[in-house]
Amino acid sequence: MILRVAILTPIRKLFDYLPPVQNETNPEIGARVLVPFRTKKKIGIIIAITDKTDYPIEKLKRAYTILDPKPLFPKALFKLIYWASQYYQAALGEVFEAALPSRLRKEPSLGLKPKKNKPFLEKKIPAIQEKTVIILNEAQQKAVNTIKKSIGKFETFLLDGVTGSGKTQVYSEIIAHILTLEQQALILVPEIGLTPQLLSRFQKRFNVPIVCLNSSLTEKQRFEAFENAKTGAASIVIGTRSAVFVPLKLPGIFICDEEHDASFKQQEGFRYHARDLMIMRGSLEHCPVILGSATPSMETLNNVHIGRFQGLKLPTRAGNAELPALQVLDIRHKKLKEGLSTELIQKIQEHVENKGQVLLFLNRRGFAPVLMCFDCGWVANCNNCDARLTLHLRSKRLQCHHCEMFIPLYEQCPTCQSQTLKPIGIGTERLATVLQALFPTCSITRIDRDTTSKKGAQQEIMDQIYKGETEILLGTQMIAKGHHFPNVTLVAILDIDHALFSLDFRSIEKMGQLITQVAGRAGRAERLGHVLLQTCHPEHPLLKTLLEEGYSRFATSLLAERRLTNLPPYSYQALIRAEGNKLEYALNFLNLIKAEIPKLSSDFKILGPIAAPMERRLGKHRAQLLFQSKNRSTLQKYLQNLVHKIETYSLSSSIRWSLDVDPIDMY
DNA sequence: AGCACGCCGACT
DNA sequence: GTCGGCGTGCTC
Repeated sequence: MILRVAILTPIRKLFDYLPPVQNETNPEIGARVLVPFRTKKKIGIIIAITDKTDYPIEKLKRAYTILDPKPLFPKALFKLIYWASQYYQAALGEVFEAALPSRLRKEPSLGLKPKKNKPFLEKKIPAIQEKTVIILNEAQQKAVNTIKKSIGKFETFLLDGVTGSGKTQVYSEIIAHILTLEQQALILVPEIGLTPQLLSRFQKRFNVPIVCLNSSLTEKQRFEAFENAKTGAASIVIGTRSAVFVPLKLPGIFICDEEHDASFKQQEGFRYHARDLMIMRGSLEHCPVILGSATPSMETLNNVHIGRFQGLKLPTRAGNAELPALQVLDIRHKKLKEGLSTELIQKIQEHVENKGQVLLFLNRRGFAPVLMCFDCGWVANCNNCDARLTLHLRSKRLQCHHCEMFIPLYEQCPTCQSQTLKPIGIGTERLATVLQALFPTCSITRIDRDTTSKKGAQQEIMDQIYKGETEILLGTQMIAKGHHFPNVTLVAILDIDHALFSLDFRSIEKMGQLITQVAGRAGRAERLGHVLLQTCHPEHPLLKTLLEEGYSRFATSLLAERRLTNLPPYSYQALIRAEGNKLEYALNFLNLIKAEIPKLSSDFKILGPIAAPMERRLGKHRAQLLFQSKNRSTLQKYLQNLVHKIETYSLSSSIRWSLDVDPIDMY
């Protein structure tokens, strides 16, 4: 008997082992096994049990122990993991690693092992108890009815509802139905900040066990959540990206909330898109999938247009709330006071006086993005990256936002010793200082990575806002994501112009989503909201469409542009990145690939290689090569061939490379 | 990805 | 004479 094992490592190979000697646990496909791997002990998953091997039999090593009596993942999920490794050209072991809670990725410590595996929660899906009844509007009811008809079979829905339209109520209604069938619901959310909100809404309505999987959990809690989902003890599972792999005993519905959000895409290591995997999972598990968003991605909108997904619209806000009016503040020829126009300052004053909350959006943290010497022109740069150092005044540091590097703030210019170091540009830290000076009696709250990094800090700040203790709040995109701020009556958006002219074709899509999402934070209760957007380009056609006709028309124009230029979603892309000690090495490697591997068809395009937009990062020189095809399977075949060639001919001496299928960031 | 092996520069 | 730099290649 020979065990074929996927080791939890990014090596794209399977390794064969002899079964353990003391056969107390029968090996099963899908169970973990502890094996000797070079000099270390490693955990792997049994992929096959055979009697032959391509490896010299006498050199086979013997596995130490079978760690699980039964497969860890249900069959459909096992299939999903396998599919993901094929689609993303990732090592199977690496995909398993992403799917397992950290406790199951490590060798079990011998002391703790012999605990009786008592159920963490009652091992039965509890009967639903609805504590409150919700009255739906017509559009919500229609959406619910349509989705209900698909229960028990695979179909993907786009729940396209304007901000504040009550998408959660639709989810809730569907989940109520799923619970009566004694099935489970899995909900993906973009980030941790949103789980408490959703959790409390579900807890208010349902008296069933709910588990949350987010990064603030301890190892043990994660493991317990995993087990409770797997045994069916938990009826509702809410989680971030990696929760797409949580095993479920009886899945009934899959929901991806804020499906356009880029945080569903893993950006390093095994680069997968949780939303896309969730759709595949729905198909494998024969369940409907709901994608919810007020600002759907171009990919999803296109899938609705071609009939692959069914679109459901919630065109109005729930309750009496009205959508806010968007207004442009043309700041050409205007004197700005630290980035704020006189009109904006006046508006803030008005809203504060009328006891409304004001929210300012500025997508740049720190005090200033540049520190420059006015005498000699010296600028603070990162030693490892082609990037400026951002000034953080409170911590008295210069910090690189692309690597971990930071240095203490200089007292004087390091080249000419002059005292004239000046911060250039405005980040959230500076904006907070400016606002405090302008409105000395107001309480001002800043929300960005720097003010929320401590555990529980984010929740604390949010509570403060809900209680109305804050009059002016400002922050980065963290404030754009799904939060409900009922007292906000004025939203101001600062400094988005750079997105209008970015080389990355996706940045305008992101800009539209961000503006719409931020604007949606205004006037969500009975008070009408106002949204002001400071720009130097009020005539930009796409910006105009967005502001005057809304996201949906904006998306239509953007899709038309993408179609003309053959960009996604009208083509499929993959990006290979290479990094080495010199740019030349990385470019050579990519040129070799380009020359070695035949193009498969005429619609297949290879663009590059070129230096990465940020050529140097973390001390390495980076280059990239882009593949684009109208046909997904053409691209797939090409990539398979490519990875195979790189691996077998070791084209990659002294080069680190990675492949990103369906990339969304081209950095 | 690790990690050992191996072949060339500055130290006791 | 050795310690250690990181380039190269293997892991059943």
